Amino acid sequence: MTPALAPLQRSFYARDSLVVAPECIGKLLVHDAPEGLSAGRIVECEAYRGPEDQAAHSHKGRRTARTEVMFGPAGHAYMFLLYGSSWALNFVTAEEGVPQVVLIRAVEPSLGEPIMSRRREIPAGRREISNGPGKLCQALGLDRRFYGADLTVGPLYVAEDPAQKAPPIVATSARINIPYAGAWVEKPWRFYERGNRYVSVPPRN
DNA sequence: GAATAGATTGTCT
DNA sequence: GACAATCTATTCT
Repeated sequence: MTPALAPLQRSFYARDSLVVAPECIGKLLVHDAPEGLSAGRIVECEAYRGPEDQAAHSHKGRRTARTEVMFGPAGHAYMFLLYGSSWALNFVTAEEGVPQVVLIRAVEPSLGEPIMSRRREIPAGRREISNGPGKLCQALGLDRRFYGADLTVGPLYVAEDPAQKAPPIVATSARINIPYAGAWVEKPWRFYERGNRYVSVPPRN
């Protein structure tokens, strides 16, 4: 049976990324693709805060063809290519003109796991299916075609998880793989669900 | 499980 | 021409 899934509205995204990011944990990231519907619970994400944040592509208000969508209204997808072969998904947040985003780093397969397994070409049930920014994009079939996609109308969107019983336990840590970001490296702007095995880099306690 | 190295391509200088 | 918000295979323990 397919639960009712409704895209979150733009008001969810149109706030500071430090507010939006922790609230993303436990939500469903849904892709209603031609080959079938697939969705994952968001278990890890990071906030990037525009001009002041040296780790952000929009640092110092940098505005190019690639970063352009970050300057637009919230609730759109910012896709970018990493290291030649991996795509990463971000949600544009904050008000128009403020280039903030939330990077989705990991999801836990929820619906359509067989479809994800096929796209990744690895067996279902393994954490490698979606425990990283590039991996989850491949699992959900996301690439540059979704650059600038409107998350409030689909086919790519975020929804409340109808199966969720209790709020997830959200923990924070420093962000991953941004050694060039100076003082911003230490900011506890990564958010993840404590204990979830799909979190990409489990911190030691 | 942890550490290491090599791959690979769009974007910007 | 250099770099990058990573992934994968390989080689240890």
